[in-house]
Amino acid sequence: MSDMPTVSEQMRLLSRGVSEILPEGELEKKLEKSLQDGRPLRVKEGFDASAPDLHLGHTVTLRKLRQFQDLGHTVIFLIGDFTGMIGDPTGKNETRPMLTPEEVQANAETYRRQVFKILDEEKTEIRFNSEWCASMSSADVLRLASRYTVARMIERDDFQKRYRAGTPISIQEFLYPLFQGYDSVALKSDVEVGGTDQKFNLLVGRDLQSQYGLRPQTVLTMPLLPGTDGVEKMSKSLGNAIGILEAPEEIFGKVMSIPDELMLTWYELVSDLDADAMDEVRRRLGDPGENPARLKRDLARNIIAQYHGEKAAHDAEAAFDRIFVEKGEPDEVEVRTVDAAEAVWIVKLLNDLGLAASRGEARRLIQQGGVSVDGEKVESADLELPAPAGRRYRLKVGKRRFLDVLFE
RNA sequence: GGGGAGGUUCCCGAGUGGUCAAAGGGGGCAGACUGUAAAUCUGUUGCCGAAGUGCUUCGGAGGUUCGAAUCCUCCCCUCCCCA
Repeated sequence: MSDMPTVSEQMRLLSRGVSEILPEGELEKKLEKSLQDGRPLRVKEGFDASAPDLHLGHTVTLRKLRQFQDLGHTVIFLIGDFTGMIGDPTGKNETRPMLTPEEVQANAETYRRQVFKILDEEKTEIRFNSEWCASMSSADVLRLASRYTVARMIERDDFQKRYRAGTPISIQEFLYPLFQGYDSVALKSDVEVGGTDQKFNLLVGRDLQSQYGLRPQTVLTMPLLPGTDGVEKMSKSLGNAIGILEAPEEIFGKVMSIPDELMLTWYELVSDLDADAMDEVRRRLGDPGENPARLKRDLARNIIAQYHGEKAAHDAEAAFDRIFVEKGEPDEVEVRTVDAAEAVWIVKLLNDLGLAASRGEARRLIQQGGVSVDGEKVESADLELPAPAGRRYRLKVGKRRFLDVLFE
């Protein structure tokens, strides 16, 4: 590991953007030791097997892991397939349903296909915690459970909130942090990275490691990325997430839809700008003569370029302009075929094509002026479209849902 | 085990016999505006070819009543206090 940068260089990079390093100063010592012994640190992060689509929220910690790798350390990408069967209560304020083994497997595969957009495959171990959890006996579980007290468990912020609010907390949820902590024992991790909402769980890992006679891991937490709503933490189930594999045009639009106040935070957490470029962004954000939309466009392009390339980023922006600024139409519109007939009733058609959840909704959309056929606004819900074989229409619902229907 | 409070539409939350498909807020959707799918404003938000003395929805199953989210019985679930 002679090519490893010096400890202070490493620290400078690693501490950038972090929320907390616990305990303070410990990471530096570990880096020193690692450099001396020529042994890379084992840096772990656990991932929820129940929501396997990587979104921008995940990239915040993943980029940090990537930095560790770039410095020569080893990353353990841990998939909580066993703990996924318990369901992490963190931030959920409710008990989650258990996943079936099949679901867990499928989800794990989905992860594999995505993480290496960010992580270096060479320096990554992918592990599943069922490796050690599934074979634990009841006695093992009891032993584990005896290591932690209820009082300490309900110190955890969200348990406390739920407890106060009178929402249920199941015993199995208490088990979750213990199992997750045990992962650190099994993996002998030196460092664990996670979002600030994971702080408690990460610290449990630390405690358990020392109870099992290991050197406790250093905990490094990253700020949580707010979702597109600007309020809640980004999460797929809240519908405020941007998946990294989503279509570039989707990403562009979703980024444009974040509240303006969120821009700086997003720039900091998910753009790949260096320190100088960030200073420039801050300056422009504070400049009253600067149109915020421009900065948001830059951000959107930056994000897309990271996962889909520069060209996709520019194309996505062009598509956005065509549809929203010029109120035009996209290049490509999905075509759906429908059985030809003498005529089709517009309301039924919208409903059948899934553009409206019910005929009532279709009527509403029409009444509100949200539906057009071949560029012409539909004025009446009684409209009957001639539908001979070969006839084709372009439907538009709302600002951005386009669909071509072809009768045959 | 004893006592108390509750379970309402996507979410929160009002509603204690008809005027309830159910207030209000949030969210969603649509429209206007905009160098943003920001902000703001307006509308809309169970289903049915819109129409009706229509159908389904207030934890579940029964019952009372001309009529039930509202009353009764049993069951399931949650929270609080006591043990």
